[in-house]
Amino acid sequence: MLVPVTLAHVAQEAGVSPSTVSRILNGTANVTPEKRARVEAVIARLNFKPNPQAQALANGRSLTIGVITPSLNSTFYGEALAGVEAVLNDTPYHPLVISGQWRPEREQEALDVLLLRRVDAVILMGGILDDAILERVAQRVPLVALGRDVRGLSERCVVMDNRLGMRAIVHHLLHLGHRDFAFIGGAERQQDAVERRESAVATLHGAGVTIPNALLESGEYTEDGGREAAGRLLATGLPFTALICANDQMALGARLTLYRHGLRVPEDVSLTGFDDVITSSLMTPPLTTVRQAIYDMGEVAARAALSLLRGEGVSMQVFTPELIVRESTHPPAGVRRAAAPSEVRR
Amino acid sequence: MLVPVTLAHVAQEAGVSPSTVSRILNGTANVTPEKRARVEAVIARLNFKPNPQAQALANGRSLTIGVITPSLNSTFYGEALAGVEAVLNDTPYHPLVISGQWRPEREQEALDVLLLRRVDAVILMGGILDDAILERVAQRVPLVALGRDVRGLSERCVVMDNRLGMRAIVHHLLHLGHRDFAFIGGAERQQDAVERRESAVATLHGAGVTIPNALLESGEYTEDGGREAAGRLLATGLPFTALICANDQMALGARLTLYRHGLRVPEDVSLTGFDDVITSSLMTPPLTTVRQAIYDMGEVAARAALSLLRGEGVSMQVFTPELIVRESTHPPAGVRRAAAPSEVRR
DNA sequence: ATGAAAGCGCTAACAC
DNA sequence: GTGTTAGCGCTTTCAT
Repeated sequence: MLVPVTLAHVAQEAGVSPSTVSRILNGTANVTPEKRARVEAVIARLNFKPNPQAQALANGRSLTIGVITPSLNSTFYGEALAGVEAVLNDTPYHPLVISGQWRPEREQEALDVLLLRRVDAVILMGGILDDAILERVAQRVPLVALGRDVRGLSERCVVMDNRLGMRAIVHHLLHLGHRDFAFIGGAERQQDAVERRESAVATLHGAGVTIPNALLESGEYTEDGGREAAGRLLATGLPFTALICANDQMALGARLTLYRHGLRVPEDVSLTGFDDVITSSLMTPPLTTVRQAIYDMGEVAARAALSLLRGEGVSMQVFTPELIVRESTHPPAGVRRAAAPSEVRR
Repeated sequence: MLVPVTLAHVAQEAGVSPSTVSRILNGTANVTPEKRARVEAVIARLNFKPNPQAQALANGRSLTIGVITPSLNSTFYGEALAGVEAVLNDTPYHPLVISGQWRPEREQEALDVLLLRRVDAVILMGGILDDAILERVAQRVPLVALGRDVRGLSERCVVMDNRLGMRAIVHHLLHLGHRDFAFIGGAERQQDAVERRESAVATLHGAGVTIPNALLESGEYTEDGGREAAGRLLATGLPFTALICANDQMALGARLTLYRHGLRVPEDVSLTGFDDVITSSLMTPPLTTVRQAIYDMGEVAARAALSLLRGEGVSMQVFTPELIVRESTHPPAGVRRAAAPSEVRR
């Protein structure tokens, strides 16, 4: 394998023309069984593998699927990536992953690189690039989005119902008897952050509860974002017995701030997250949250990309969130807990 | 950009031959300033970008660096990946990431794919592939390893001094007054797991302390691994005031088990980790651990790969671990804490 | 200094 | 069915 064996070698060795070998490789045409056997024997003996770059140049497909993830070191998107990889593993395709860092320029660059490298399809996770741009890209290359709904491309989007999930959380807390809420949302340039906040506020409103503006905080979808936002909430001096965070990472950060202020979870404050990343079940106490089947969403996105590639259609996938009740939520002090309907405990 | 513009277009438009354009692109030879200017203008106007696949086919370099990571959804290796990506960002190279899942066959496959795709260099993170295999691969393509020391390839390995780090942890605990230890190590097929365990045992031994065999547990380097191992430790009924874990993820899992058993950290049990992943500073209580500058290691690995690519040499990089004392460690009950020398608190 | 021409390894349209 | 012949888009001798 020091001098890589080429298709031409195989052809010569088997006494056939290069095209025949190519045909056998691609199943492009019928070949006499005996010739096929002969060629396949040589391929096996020489351990020949076609050069993907040459194939790409010749037939325009690179066997590569571009993936844009907001961040390579994110538990959440890491799971999705793993799902994508698992699906592509059974195919000749490989993912080419680039991170966008939640910055439009970086995302644009990532997209440019992927197109330049002639990826056969693109999977976009999250991100904040304009819908209009994406729509344009989608005309050049099969595109599927994960975790965001692109206007005009809805049937290519793998999303979860954020509103439904947040509603479940809020109902759970209301059921426990909470009336004094605080909320930490994500940066509102991201669609899901908006949806989660709106849903929380609306659901509470429906129950006759209003969150004071000062207790409606937001920040980056990160541990630090949550930590800092929680600090600002406590600084207001306003009372609350339940703190709703727009994702688990923020909840993790907020939990540290509560700890620093000597507030116990759940005795003093009930805390909730969103996503159910792996660490959430390991927090002390384990976090009540809403599960996004993010690994599965990655798988679905990859399958959708493959379908588009084959020219088949795909249909929108909306994942239903699942409320996961753990120990970070309790009735507020002085309230006896009433069993909530249809909740899952793990 | 619908019909991609090629080098030939540029040549024609500028009234020169393709070779001239190529030369300008690669700085391969001298070209009259005026011609160069003319061509560059056309390149800019047409927004021409050379097709990487064609370049790869023609000159044998793919501008791609293969990265094998044990897992795409790992906080630890995710950080390293981010470091690699950050460095490559300023170069024409791009990472092609494949995960090995801690399984030799998968790693081997990943390696095969990368070589087939003609990556210009390979960065191997962790992994359990035989040193012999890697040595062979290293003859075909520039290879650098991260987080493991490959026999015969030491100068291409970016590692941290595991023994030193573990020694710091143990000394810290000894200093606090602990005498009754338990230990949870990683799977010993991994080098660093062996080093960390040996160092812990040896350092304790040096202080006249022995861990009973039953309190010397091990498991996968994961949250679940730590959770389960801690369960087995507690099941022995043997007393211990300090629990040393071979990495942060295990410590996180162990922490949950302690919580479940009603044991407080650090009042009842002091707990330590290794790596200082992001979540460790957010645990309740924040975890005492040893910092691996894993992001930096990723950067260094990427730079080393680039150096090898240019035919320059590289030299071994050993990172020095840094003890990070947080709130998960305390003197054991009844012992007054003595200030430990040279420790960092954050 | 620059153009012509021959590949890089493969695929595909075209003959036979 | 199968071989011949052009490319795919770029690089790189080899001339001039």
